[in-house]
Amino acid sequence: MTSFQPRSDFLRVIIERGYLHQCTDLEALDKRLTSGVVTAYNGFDATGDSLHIGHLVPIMMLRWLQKTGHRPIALMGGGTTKVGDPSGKDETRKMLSDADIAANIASIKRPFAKLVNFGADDGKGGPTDAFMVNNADWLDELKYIPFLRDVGKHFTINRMLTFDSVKLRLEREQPLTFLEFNYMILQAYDFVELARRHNCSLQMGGSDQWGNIVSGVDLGRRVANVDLFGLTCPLITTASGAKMGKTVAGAVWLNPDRFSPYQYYQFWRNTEDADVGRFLKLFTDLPLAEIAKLEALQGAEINEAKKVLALEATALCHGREAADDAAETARKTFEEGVTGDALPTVEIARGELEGGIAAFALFARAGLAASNGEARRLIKGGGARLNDTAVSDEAQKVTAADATDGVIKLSAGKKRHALVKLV
RNA sequence: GGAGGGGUGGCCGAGCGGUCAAAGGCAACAGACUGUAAAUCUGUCGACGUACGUCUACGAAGGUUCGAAUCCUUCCCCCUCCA
Repeated sequence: MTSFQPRSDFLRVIIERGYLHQCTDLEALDKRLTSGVVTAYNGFDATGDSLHIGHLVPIMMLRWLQKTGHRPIALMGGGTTKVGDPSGKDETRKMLSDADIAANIASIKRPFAKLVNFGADDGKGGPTDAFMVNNADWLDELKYIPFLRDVGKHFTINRMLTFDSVKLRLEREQPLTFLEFNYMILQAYDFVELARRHNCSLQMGGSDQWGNIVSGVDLGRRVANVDLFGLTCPLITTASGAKMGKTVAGAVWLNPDRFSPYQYYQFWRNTEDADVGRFLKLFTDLPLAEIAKLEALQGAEINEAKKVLALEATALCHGREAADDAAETARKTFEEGVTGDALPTVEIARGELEGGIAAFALFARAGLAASNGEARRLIKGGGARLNDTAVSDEAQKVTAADATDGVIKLSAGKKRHALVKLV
């Protein structure tokens, strides 16, 4: 695959930027891409109300697809969500109602729409307008016996057992339910359905989806006599081998109400040195030549590259204005030691501060500690600061006199800051 | 349906009547060193109270006991083997 020289813009970009892991037929896909608009899709789970940065690579692939003149579809797994994924080992995940799923999809779409240009939902917009579809639209209607007869007959257990997802589970002697076993069939069917409805001919996804994607390609040839393509991206981990996207606050969400643009900016700003170049290629639109320059920076200078990464990645997801704002706040906070206004903020009534609030309680209120006890430990450990002065006594009273212009700055460690605003 | 083995803190995993808020590891947070990096070292890591302490927690509900994560009963769930 490395020796292959694509003629299509899409594949060239995908390969150069490190999104390509495997493809069912690179040369044929390349040909298809150079002979007209190709419709491609990526599936997303609709169990939550926000996607997180783990979904960002697939979204970026859809973005590039669109930028290079093709049409992206975001497939929301509303139908499969309703079945409930049985792999969680404790309680079976709660079943979501249609209303919940619809709300989730609407919420997910907001940041998504910043990255990919959506047209009308009915797919009747411009030729490369993206649109979202919900697989509940067809999975809900399926009738078991006809489905088995028309689709099920094309799957042999023999072959299904050879897929990694299945094989690994069996080898480890972990249970695999019949339901999970059917996921690949449903996903294969989704692909064929999209091919029929929207002339979709390419499915993309994470490398763990390879088996399911290939099944869809096969099924398309058998039941619809169409040539479909599959393409996967590698699982992105940090240079130290960790899965991406875990922080104090949990996952790095794409929705700003879950994870503010400033926090998002900070997440990227704190990227490990070794990841900067790779992430610039994957998570920004910057030209490769520019990235090469940034990547070449040595020592502390690499921080400049991280700032660019953070700014550009934030701009893609939250808009240029929010990104500039976040960058400015970060600059003030970390370089000038002044207070930036995009820091996380809590409001407290002036009257409440009259008698003073114990420092530990205030840290907990501001969200810098999960409990009073944690706040106390933070202070005891010397990690807490009030207006940039270390707090030595956990019970120290904080009053309105500590505010400058009605604002008190709290810090937990060097990187986490919050503002208390008097109202 | 029969026989056996399990369910412990965010995860993995020890404990098997008191000394258990529960070893050890991972993850996480803070400190030191740095560059808002990595690695390393140190500390912290259920809630509430300044603290001796109180409460909640070892699948669920009962019980035995001065005392239970540990014993008994019932129930739920998982695994292995047999039918």
